[in-house]
Amino acid sequence: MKETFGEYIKKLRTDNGLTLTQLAFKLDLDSANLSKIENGKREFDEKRLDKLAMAFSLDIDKLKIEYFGDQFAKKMYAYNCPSETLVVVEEKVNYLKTINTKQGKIRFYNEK
Amino acid sequence: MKETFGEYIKKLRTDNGLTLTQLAFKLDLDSANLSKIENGKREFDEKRLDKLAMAFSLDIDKLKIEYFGDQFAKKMYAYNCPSETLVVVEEKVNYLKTINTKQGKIRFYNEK
DNA sequence: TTTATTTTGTCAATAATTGACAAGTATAAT
DNA sequence: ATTATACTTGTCAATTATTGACAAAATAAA
Repeated sequence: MKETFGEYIKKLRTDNGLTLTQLAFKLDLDSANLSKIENGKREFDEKRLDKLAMAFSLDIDKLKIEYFGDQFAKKMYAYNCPSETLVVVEEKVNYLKTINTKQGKIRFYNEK
Repeated sequence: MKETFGEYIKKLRTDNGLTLTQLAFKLDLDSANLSKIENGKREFDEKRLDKLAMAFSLDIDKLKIEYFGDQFAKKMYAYNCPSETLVVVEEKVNYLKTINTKQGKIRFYNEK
């Protein structure tokens, strides 16, 4: 059974014997806000994923899977999205890859 | 090959012979901003999904698939998420369902 | 109880999104 | 070429959302 991202962080933190204050410091965060994050009252900011990976020597890709997995799941749940959505996501990611690889130039979707 | 959500709307609109102004009116939107949406320069707001479904007699679930599929795909692409992310999403959606169904009471993840 | 830790509430500051309008380009018709 | 219609782009104030920070309350450990 997969936990939420907040629960994931909390487990990492306690397993490593850190207090909120200690981990918050490593993440450049207020401990009160980290508490909210762990309890799902606030979002973890993706710009801190690197610091989190550093703090626990985690593979950044594994972390992305947890983090974005959580984000998407919360939306899917909140809006009652059909599970076919995920199939379409895969197709669309491929589509984005192809339209942004024309002539070897990598371009972002929204870039001018 | 799956298109973006903007391209999807544009196709719907032109296939049905509507101008930007006409569709924008139905969606309670400025035509200039609808143009940006179709061209991926702005986001379509999820609160207008219902109106869009109405405008073209579409199944709301099919629309959600397109819309959220697009949202997630753009993020996955932008942040180079591993494709395993989608597997985790499915697990996490199930997790959210179970933790929010305790004692028959439906609760949102962030609800107090 | 005292101390450390965690949780919750609040709010100003910052950032992101939106609506609106003007000005521009493009195309087609006359 | 002129007019008309459709579409695109730029800008910006206003709204809305997110964040950082601090105080205070609750919980747990000593």
